[in-house]
Amino acid sequence: METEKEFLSAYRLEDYERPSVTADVAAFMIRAGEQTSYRKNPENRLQLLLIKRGGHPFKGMWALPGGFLQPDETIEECALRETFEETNVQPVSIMPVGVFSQPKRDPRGWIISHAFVSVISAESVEQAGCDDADDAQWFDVAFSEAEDGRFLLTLTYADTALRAVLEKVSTRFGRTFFRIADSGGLAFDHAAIIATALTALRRQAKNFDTIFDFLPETFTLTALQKVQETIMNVTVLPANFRRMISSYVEETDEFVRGSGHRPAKLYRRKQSPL
Amino acid sequence: METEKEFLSAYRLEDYERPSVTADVAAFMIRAGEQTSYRKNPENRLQLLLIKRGGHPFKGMWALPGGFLQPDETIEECALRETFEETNVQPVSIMPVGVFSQPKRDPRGWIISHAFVSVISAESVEQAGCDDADDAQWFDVAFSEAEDGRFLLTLTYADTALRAVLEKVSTRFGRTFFRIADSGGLAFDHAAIIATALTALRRQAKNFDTIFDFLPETFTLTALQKVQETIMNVTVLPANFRRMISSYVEETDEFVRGSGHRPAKLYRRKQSPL
DNA sequence: CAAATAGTGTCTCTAAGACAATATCAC
DNA sequence: GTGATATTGTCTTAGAGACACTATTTG
Repeated sequence: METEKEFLSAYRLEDYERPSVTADVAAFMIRAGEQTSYRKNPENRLQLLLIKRGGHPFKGMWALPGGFLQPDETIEECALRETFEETNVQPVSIMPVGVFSQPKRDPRGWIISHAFVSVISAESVEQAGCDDADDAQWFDVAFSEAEDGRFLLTLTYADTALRAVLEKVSTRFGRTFFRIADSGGLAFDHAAIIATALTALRRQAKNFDTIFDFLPETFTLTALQKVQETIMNVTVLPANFRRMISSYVEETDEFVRGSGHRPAKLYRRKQSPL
Repeated sequence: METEKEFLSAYRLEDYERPSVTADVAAFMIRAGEQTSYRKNPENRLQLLLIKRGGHPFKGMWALPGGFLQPDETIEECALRETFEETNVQPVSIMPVGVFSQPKRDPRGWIISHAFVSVISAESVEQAGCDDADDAQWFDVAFSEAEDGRFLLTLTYADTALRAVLEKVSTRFGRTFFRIADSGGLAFDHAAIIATALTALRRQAKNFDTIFDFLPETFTLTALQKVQETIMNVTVLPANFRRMISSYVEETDEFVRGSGHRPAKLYRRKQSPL
């Protein structure tokens, strides 16, 4: 009778064919726009980090940052590592949004991708000072449903505009994924990954779970509301937002001053919401 | 200048180390218990399919059905294939519940597991007639929080009882995963996978998404309510359940007869809930 | 004071939970 | 009729959305 030890020493995983495994990260940030008047608050834009591919395949096209899983790390650690390598920022939180394993999705061969959303505050990106590489840029994000039921994903940076068209496929369990009708110049199946990531991000923003990660330690309730509105692409009445968020935040003694209007109290996230 | 075609023909994925990739499936079913009186409705039990391992490692221990990803399929197709191979039933729906990629989780080597929940109706299992293999059994499931905040997972079949103890680790995005304190005789990290799968299943059952898959085409509302109560481990007042479910179901003309009490109308799932 | 945002109070409506009451069958 | 489940109606209450109103600052 063979013992477990004997079995393991004779076992060869190499006898089976194996795929390469990657983590790809949709890193989002919210960038404050220009101040149009001395007393008006700035508009916000949701931005996504893309990398210009320097090598084949899809050379010169834009893609999500990502890389191969290493033997000594979990897939989450891989996603965090890749994000850090590209932005110099350690994200507060990442969320898995799906596994993309279509056999022919990568021309290099059998590669399955684990997609993650990560959320980064504009403040930390500025501090890290990694906002100027030619091959890594933050793109403005627009994502909405067209009249024909298809979804339009538009990513813009300076005079570069990527327009992808996607078809929503609803599966069971309230899950949705997207089929690419037009990749809009994005590499691989990354248009579908981005759409899936955005959908997941929006669903999470509903219960105020991710919105804090876009902001510094302390923030005004209006800034927090703007974050949620930017992500969800909706507007809420301030009175109602304040009531809904009240159990998740706590006051500080600080105020924002010099803004041309009534100063806003700064809040911080409450650790135990209930 | 190298063309993309030239690049691809020279590219060798084999130069990088690659993991083996598996899909493991937590297949759930609801089994009707014994009828204690001619007029009382039977109790339900939530059951989970486990396979007794015939070879090393963890020889003789119980594990989730699963297997290696093949080059011509997606990870979802792999999960469906594995479920079908073990039960002879094609599940209506599967849901991914997580990727388990701890480097040392499998003694055979670098193997990352993609966990899925699948939901099967007792009716289809009986029809498939695959309910009698010695090495594949449906275990009764109990999963609840102890006083010390840890979670107790108990799987019982005849005189076999597996008792695992888990610690809940709450991560961001409302996600939770479990650390194994005592595997209770389950192979690999499958105790944690089962706990994660159960948590995901319960969350889905809240919005009536998966509960239909446990039942045949037509069903009584009481049966549907029992399914939800069995999964969620709660009780609801019938009047309130009927109101909540009403937009998801539609009446048929059929009734259940011969039950010793007022006959119940049969319903079927409505395709477009709104 | 004007412009702009910060912040509060309250009305309505919906949906969930509790509970009471009635309906209908097999025996 | 009795025991059991099926089914309907209504009361209460919590929470979301709408809206009106007050407060505070800078130029």
